[in-house]
Amino acid sequence: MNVSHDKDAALGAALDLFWQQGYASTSLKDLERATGMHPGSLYAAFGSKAKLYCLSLERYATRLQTLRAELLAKASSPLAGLAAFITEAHPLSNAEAPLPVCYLVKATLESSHGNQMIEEKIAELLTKNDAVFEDIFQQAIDAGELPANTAPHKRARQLSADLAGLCFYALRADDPAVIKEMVSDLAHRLHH
Amino acid sequence: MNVSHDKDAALGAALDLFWQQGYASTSLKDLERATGMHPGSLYAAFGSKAKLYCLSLERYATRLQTLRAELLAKASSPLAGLAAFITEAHPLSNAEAPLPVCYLVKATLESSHGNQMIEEKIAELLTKNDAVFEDIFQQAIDAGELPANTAPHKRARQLSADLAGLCFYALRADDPAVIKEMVSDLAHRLHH
DNA sequence: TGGCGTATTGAGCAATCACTCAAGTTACCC
DNA sequence: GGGTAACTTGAGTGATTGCTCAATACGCCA
Repeated sequence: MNVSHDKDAALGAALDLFWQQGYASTSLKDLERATGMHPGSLYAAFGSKAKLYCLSLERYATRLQTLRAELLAKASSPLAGLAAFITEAHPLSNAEAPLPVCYLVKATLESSHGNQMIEEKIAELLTKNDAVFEDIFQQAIDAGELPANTAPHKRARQLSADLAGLCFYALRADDPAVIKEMVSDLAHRLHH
Repeated sequence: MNVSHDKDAALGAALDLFWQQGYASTSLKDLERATGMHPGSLYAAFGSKAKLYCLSLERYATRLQTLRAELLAKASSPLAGLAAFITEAHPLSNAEAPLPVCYLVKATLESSHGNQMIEEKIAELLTKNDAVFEDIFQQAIDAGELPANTAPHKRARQLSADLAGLCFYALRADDPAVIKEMVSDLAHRLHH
């Protein structure tokens, strides 16, 4: 009795598992259970555990970027779009997904995976993300939302760190209202 | 040829290893190499890998608290002491130790260790840390350094998140000057 | 020096790890 | 229905995991 598998759904399930448990403490047995695929199929489809992880990181980053682009297009200004992104970017996976970039933050801090491919992939995605932030801040300057002497690079860097801090706090806080308040504070801080 | 072991030095070596590699991807073979102890001795001294990890967390938190108390005692005011703590709390282990609470942040974000004892220990240490921050902010209010309507609890929470964000950024940034600047910015923000 | 209790040793345990591949099943075209 | 290419299967690979314990070495007092 064979089961035909949906590679995309399996990747989504893997993302959720890696998100919850981290890379090192997610075993192939776990992945088999979550994806419904047997080891052979998993390796035929994805190559290795590390490649599957990289794919999940990439898929997350892509979804994040898509959502960000949508919200920016809808928004009345660059900073308004960025604020919407920060406050509304929750449902990016099936798992509890507290905040944007949260998956990447966890991946970064899970420590030297001992795997160069993974570390390069994470660095690449984060760098790309910072560049997008910087671009948005530049647009805000051009639109007169921020003073002309604002350093967009520095602002992007700070936002990246602030989001990571929020992600950290969200993971340990019991009260979702607290997180909501912190997220809202951060969104307001965008306008200086 | 037996070797008599220094439990304290071994704990320090374990701390550095766990810090660099994380809990899940540090094996007992790694710990044997780093501490110079054989498995039997390790278990006689520490009980288990998880207990050793908890001990390392506790030791880190204790050192952090000691350093903080020293800097506060030397400082001219509560906020000045806090600023000194943020900018000078680097050399807390033999390993590269970019920032205060960094080890705890990494431990938190390494994801559900699947071990209740570890998660409770981390939560306990972070809660204790937040309480100390809150206490310092309260002292700053009492001393007139901050307006009377400041919410020390909220400020403590924000500082905790900010430090975590910095810790995250420090781990991916290549340029130490950038981190220094961000640390200095955070220290200045303390005064509102 | 002999004897005793504590500390140290490291081979080895069962379990699990990431991963492979020969055998079996299916889908599809003629 | 027969042939074939592609996919699925899961038992099994050797390596590694966290951990144990009988055997050995040691410090110390008589």
